[in-house]
Amino acid sequence: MVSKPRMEFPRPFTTVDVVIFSVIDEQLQVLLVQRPKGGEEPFPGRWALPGGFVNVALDADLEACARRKLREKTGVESPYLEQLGSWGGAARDPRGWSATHVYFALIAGAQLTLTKGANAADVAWFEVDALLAKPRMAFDHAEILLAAVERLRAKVEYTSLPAFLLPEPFTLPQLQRVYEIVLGRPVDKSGFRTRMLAAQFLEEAGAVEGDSRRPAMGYRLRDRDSAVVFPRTFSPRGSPLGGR
Amino acid sequence: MVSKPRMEFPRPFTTVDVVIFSVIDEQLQVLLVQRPKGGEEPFPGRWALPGGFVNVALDADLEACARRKLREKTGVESPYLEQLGSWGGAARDPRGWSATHVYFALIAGAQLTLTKGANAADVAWFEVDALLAKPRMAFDHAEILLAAVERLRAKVEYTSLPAFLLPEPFTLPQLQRVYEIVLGRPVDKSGFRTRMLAAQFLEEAGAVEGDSRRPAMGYRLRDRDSAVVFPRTFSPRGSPLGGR
DNA sequence: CAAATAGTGTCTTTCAGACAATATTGT
DNA sequence: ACAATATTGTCTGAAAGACACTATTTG
Repeated sequence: MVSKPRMEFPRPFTTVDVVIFSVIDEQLQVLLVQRPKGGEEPFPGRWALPGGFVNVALDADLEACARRKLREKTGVESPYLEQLGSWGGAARDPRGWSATHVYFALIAGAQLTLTKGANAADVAWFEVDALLAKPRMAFDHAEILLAAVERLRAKVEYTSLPAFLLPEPFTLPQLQRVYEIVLGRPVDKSGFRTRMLAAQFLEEAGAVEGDSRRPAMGYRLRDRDSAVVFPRTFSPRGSPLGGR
Repeated sequence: MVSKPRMEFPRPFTTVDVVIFSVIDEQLQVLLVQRPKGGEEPFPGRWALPGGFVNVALDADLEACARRKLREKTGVESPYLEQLGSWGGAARDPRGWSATHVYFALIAGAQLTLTKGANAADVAWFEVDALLAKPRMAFDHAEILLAAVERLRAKVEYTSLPAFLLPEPFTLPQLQRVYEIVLGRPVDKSGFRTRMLAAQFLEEAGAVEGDSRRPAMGYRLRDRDSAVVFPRTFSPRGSPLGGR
């Protein structure tokens, strides 16, 4: 008779990784961490998504763990954070059967100056499309990054996600620019404004400020905790399916 | 010097659960398993999602594990299977820090007769809305079920998912009925047909058969591995947002 | 031939996309 | 005033929703 049922079978190890996106220099970028070169660590010197083992003592749940990783690497406290999915199997980590829970985060470009908060040298931003073209990442992180980018681009077609990539307050032209950067194509000005304002997720940040000649109305998110879903996708005349 | 880096910290345990949906008796139902009553098992006698620990020896990866659980409980080999997300934390299982990877599956109503394939008495179908109204499930499975139902209902608005809930070949009126059952509201016949046929995911299963007075064209899925995404949601005139 | 359901057609409204016009500010 | 960009307006076409109509089969 045992006090607990037999729990002595081998357990996979559990990690959490975070795909942290931001728009810097007019490009969609991802934060990566370089793996230690010496020691017995797998993929020495390779770049990887920030993440690591769940700490049973520190982390109340998976999301808390993701927030901890994010805080440690960027100093950012309250980003947009969404679960992306999980990847697990015998082959993805040479140390054994592992499963990782992946989150993706959107943070504002301005906040990156804080990046050097905790660590520093081994952290860097990478332009997403360049990374995807020549994937040399640790573990199965290239696959995970691809899934994250696809999810992001898909959701940008019909949600307000890009608003989380800008520091507040932001103007509608700035927001439009972010949409165009992430989507990789121009967006009609008039339709864009109609859509954003109709969706009711913005509130005027009173004053205006200048990013160009004429100042524009500043806006702020009504709710920083969740994105808004539009009734239809952005879709240039020709494209048959929106692609969600 | 150790051959491997220190991996001796406490690991959470890893499980996989599957939310198996089907339409039976004109209702959306979900398959649950009753937890053993004796022994030291948590939640004795409660109903739970089928699932359990990842078997490092048997399961190549998470999806394989999910398919194994599904096969063991239903005998179904190739359902529609999609990852739903993961839930993990210190509090969800009395035995300790645990993380579960959840999949959701759609199987055709006719296949359920095979249900008694492997196990039997401790497995049963439950009408989804009744379950959600009075959740008495083990672990955090009520929360997980809710998430699964929300995901399903949301995707039914703009994908061909309901086709996986019918045995082939099926007719368009039958398919429409499934949409109506899952969505909980009537759908216009004309628009429905236009949409389904325009989406190109069906192929005529030659002959016809009868479910009512007049026989109808039978259809089969062109691709049983993935669902099709429609450009817009079903949306009755009034509703402002589709809700994805 | 009547009942019942499969399948088609038509009208209206909505709304995204395209593009043009106007407004506002710094220099 | 001019340049540059913010902001608004108009037109058009595509497609969804509503609803009526036709077709086909069984009993």
